[in-house]
Amino acid sequence: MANLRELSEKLGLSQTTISRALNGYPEVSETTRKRVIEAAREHNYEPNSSARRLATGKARTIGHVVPVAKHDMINPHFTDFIAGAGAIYNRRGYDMLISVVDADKQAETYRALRRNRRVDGVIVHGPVADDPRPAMLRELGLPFVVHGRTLEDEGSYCWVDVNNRRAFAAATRHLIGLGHRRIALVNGWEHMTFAIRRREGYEDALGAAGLPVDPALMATNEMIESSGHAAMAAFLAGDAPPTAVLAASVLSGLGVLRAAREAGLRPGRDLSVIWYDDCLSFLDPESGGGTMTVIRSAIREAGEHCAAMLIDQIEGRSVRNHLLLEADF
Amino acid sequence: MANLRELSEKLGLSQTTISRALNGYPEVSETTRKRVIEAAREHNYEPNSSARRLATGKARTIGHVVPVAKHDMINPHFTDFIAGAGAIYNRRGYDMLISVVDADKQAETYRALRRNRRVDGVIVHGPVADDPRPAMLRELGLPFVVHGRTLEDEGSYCWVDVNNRRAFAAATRHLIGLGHRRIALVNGWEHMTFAIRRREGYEDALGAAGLPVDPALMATNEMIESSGHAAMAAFLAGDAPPTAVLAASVLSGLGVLRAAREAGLRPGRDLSVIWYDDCLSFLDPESGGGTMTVIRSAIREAGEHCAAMLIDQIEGRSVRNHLLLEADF
DNA sequence: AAGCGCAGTCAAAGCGCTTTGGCTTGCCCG
DNA sequence: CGGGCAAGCCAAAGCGCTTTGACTGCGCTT
Repeated sequence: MANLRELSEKLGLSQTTISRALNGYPEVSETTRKRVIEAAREHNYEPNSSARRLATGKARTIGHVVPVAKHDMINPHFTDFIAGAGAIYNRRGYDMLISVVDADKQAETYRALRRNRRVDGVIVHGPVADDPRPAMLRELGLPFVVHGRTLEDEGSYCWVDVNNRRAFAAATRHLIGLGHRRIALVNGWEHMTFAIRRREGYEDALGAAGLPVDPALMATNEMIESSGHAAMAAFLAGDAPPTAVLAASVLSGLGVLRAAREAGLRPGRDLSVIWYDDCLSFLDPESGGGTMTVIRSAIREAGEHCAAMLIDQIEGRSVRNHLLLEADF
Repeated sequence: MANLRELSEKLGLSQTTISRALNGYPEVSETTRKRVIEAAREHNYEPNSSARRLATGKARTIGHVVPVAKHDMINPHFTDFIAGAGAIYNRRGYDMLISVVDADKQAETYRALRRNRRVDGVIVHGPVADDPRPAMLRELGLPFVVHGRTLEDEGSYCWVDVNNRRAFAAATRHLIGLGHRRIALVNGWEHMTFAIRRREGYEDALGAAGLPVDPALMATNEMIESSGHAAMAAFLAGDAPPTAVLAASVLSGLGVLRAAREAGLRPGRDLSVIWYDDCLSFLDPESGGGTMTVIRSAIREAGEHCAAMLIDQIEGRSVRNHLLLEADF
């Protein structure tokens, strides 16, 4: 609870020396350093973070701007991502600042974070097709890492993404290999780039096998249980229902299963289901009854990578500037 | 991007006047104020937050310490809570600082937050039976609001909780009213106070109806799908399986349904299920197939209340110091 | 013996804001 | 016409840290 001045008086040393001793500068003798560290602990001293920030000009804080539409949800994957990123911040002495804002106030929020220097950098969540944020942040001079990536321009900034296209192509090929010819895709919103890439992968594989891409077998919606249910119900009401389904998340996958069961289908026998599981830690792959295949990707790890890359960048020792993770299949 | 000094030079006014004009103090004339505000916008001026914090001694930041065991999860409800709290912070000009820490480092984290004055107050998540945190925080002099409450001592600090006991008693009574005599409880971990209170409610209702409390019909575990599944599977393997189940969350409820179906039971006919739904926004009550009753409580609202109460307390205009929300049934 | 470099320390100048305590005006009232 | 009182503005003193630049001994070289 003491401050630097009090501690310096108590020790009969200048504030300079104490500051240097505590921050590991080489100009202080080891005996003095020991003495200082000891006294600091004893008097419960810890530098006031605002004062330090002001003096150094570094915020030692990373911002996460989380857009939320009025009664909309925050993506449940967010929790896992945060857990991963948070662990890294902790280890490297950074704080995590989260701004939950209306989707249309995002730009203003970034600008404000920059103007009042509250953060040293930001993580960009949920990139969409024509995302203005990378350009904007570059212009603001605010370091950032994108979780995912935009469609164009991906060489020009830092990102961490999963190879969604390849994962969905592989899953589709797998289903084709099992003899399926009518394979449905229950996708997330297709303004999100990850969803676009998943669809591309799906279409790639269909095309390569000479199968048609049938819009009647493709749904795009929020990745929640009820969307999966609605999509599957619609497929089943059509005149040529699918024999296999590729779902973009565990949650929509669960909805698909529910609709299938309601229609009297036995998943695993009458219907093949593959879903993409971001390792939602509260749902395990058995949730569907163990009847379906799963693509897995560790979102927590993605959070760790994003955090580490951003800090490296901020501290000026960046090595790689993007990372493409492969999903397990 | 300008700072106060530059702006004052540009305007030919003292820094004092500008600061006062911008912060709404009455000592400046309205014409000057207008001029200042205009110039501030024009030059993109926003006070440096570290400098302001240092000068005022207020952090304008609320901390959330989120414990995570090694490969453990963050409770999915957390996302919704954060969304609610975040909205309030935003509106009232506060920042949200999240520390993801090992469960056993919590105390140290609170102390550090206090020592270096990074936050004005904290939200305490997931109180357990003999929770040391309220006493500790009081001792540290760090304002706090508990989401939930401890078992003892609840008059002595601020909290926001749901009336879990009453909700579970009501649900149990409802099942008894339907003629059920063997009612199982699939609870969360019973070192958490919310789980303890739920069990109490369940036991209250059984007792009032003269029914025995049978340990063979009670499970306690993490509230995830697989736990619900395991619990139900165990019940069904016993010699007198339940005819009704009360599940502490949507997720465990889903697991219960899966196990029931695997055993050939038809939920809604052979088995009644009620689950407690914290309005997880990515799972709607239909998820189980619409065959079960639901208790609902809006966790996002709880987040809003916690945030608002904490800020009121920090700013010294507290009115109520706790809030017991009722769940919808 | 003078000069030099080096290790160890310090005083003081910021960092950019808020806030205290004056200091001018101009106006009203006795 | 002078004293009092707001209204409006300002200079300067912090807030608690980091960092620059300078200073002191001391042991070594030349």
